Amino acid sequence: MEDQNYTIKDIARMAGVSAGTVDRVLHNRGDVSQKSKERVQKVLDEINYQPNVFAIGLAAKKKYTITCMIPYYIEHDYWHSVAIGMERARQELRPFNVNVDYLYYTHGDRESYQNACQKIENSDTDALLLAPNFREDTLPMLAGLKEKEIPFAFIDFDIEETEALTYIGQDSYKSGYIAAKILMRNYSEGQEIALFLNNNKDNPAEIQMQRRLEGFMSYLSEEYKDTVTYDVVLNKNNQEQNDEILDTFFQEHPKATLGGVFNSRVYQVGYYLQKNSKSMEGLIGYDLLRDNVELLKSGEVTYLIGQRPGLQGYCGVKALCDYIVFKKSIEPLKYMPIDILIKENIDFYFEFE
Amino acid sequence: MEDQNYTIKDIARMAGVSAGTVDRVLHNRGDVSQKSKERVQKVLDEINYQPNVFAIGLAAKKKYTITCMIPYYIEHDYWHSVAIGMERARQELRPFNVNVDYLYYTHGDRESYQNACQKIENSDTDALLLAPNFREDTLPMLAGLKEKEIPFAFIDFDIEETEALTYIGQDSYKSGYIAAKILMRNYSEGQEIALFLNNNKDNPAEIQMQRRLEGFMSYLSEEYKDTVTYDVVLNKNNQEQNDEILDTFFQEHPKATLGGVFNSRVYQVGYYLQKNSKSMEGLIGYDLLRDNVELLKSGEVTYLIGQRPGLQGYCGVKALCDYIVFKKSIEPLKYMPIDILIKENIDFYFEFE
DNA sequence: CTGTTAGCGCGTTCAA
DNA sequence: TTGAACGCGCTAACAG
Repeated sequence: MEDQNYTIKDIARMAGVSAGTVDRVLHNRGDVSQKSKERVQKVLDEINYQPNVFAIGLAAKKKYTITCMIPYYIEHDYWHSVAIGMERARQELRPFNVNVDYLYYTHGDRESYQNACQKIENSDTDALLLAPNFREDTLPMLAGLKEKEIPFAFIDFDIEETEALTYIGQDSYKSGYIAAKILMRNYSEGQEIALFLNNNKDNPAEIQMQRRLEGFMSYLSEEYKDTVTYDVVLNKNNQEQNDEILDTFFQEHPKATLGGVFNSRVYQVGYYLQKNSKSMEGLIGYDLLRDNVELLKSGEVTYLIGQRPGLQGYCGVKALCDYIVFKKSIEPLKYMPIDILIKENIDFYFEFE
Repeated sequence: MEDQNYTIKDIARMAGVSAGTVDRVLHNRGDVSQKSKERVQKVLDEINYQPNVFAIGLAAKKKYTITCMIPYYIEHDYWHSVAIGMERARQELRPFNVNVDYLYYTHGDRESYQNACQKIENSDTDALLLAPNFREDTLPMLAGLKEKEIPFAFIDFDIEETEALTYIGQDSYKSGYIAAKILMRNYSEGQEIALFLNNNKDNPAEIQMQRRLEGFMSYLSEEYKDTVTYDVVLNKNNQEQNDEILDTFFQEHPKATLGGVFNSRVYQVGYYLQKNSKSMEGLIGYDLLRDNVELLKSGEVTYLIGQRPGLQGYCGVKALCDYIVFKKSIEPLKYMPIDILIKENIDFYFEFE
């Protein structure tokens, strides 16, 4: 790799033209004679011209807007982490005249989601980073974007047939498989397994949960064919009712001492255990929400699986920027690491340098 | 956080002075009257001035050199990963007129290390990132740097009483503790444990190994007090001899079916097992060398613990740059995450975005 | 079609 | 002690 730094002036001199002409062929913005073009191109082919990013940054006039459409969040929940990563990217890209806007919707609320989609269609954003919710509303909105040649990317959940620029997220099936494998290290003869689920059909979060569950069950069927499992359906928001459900469940199934929660709300089970001074032999959940982490540290939760939400947001914004601003090519699929967290390594964990 | 971008001119106008004066107080390079200083400071306190990095980059004349002193490496070994991270930082910082130089020594070779230290003392580098080897040679060299007010930082291994700018690496004790904890998930009654060690005294790598071992034993003494352990001393480079040692060991101790390797050469044990179609119930090692990863995938190795070597190199260079170029303050200690890798999540693992 | 030029924001002279 | 002015490399507008 050449370390010599050529400037446009150098090139102009070498090609016997002016800087303006060099700039024109570099960005092929027309009005250059064939002769000039060839002479400049010849020089460019010989040297390894690397434009000075600072000069570009200083001189750039065009402003870009990248819109991030994600669910409303509260502190310490999953989407908060995602937003932190986006915000980080925003700070980093601000000097490049890249603006990152947020557009929120209420997770699982159809009307709110449609509303946000509508806003996107009416906006003049240059790119969209989307955590999708309702498929039927997403598809037409994206079709609209495609017509306007506005690129978009998914995070967290993928809708495959949409020609998104890229998908950034975890392989849910694999992460379910891994969840089973590490949970079953704690297995001893006769134990039964509780699968904690919830019942929000038609929601991408639900689909993701299903994939995790499939992965989980696939490991069980490979290695623990005859182990008994129970589905325990919990509510998203009603902890009181959940406590009752759990009470009943554990009374009826004293041997169910291993458990997995396939959404990010393992704290629902964890707090129940804590309140009732109970414990399971092994309880695994997803995502490093503050409550989950607390329960991991205090022992009610045995494992957490992390999916780097912040990095998802960060990489998503950066990928779109690389595409629209720096004209780089983008990998169409970026799987996040599947992090295994336990009480002892959680304190060392971080997503960013 | 204010999004308004103020320039030096803005500040000058607001403070009723000229741009030059603002620049002088910003970089406190004297010759400013108390009055002017106060007026500028007042404005600075009110707004959130963020200098335009591009303009800085364009205008900067001074060149910086950061020297990285690390062991020679071959492809796919530990130090290769470290170097990749450094190289990444080098690329990123080049536009800032920051140059990253490498200075290699032969790991464990006193003369070679002394030689490198000598070169550092004679050089005119602006900062040193050091993977230390021999303590007695390191201390005087660093004393020399301190005199010249050249900052230095450690990666991988810390020498605590040297007033380094920062240490970046893993908590070895904790990572040993974690190794024991996850390995012992595989424990069943009557199993014994092989501790694979090597005998290079006086080497920091050895000290690190000892710390990991201490952490490991500490977990055992907490939870598995009566479990039998054996020390198995292997050679660094002589695989044939190791094979013999292992043959003898496993013949004499058929119940030793759990094992831990506390340096990065778990492949020595793994390949032995593979060649002899043997397997252990659980074998844990450190670092994602290619051979180690292969053996993790093929099953001879059960767990690998990662310590983000590339991130260490990257963060080390960036920290020094932040300090000498951007005058930021640096955290004196940066522990890396303790990553737990198994066959199933290794493919999703990466250190950088 | 092509060369020239005025900034972009900051660091660094150089005069005053 | 201060202000004014130049240049870093590039973009874009303008004059020819």
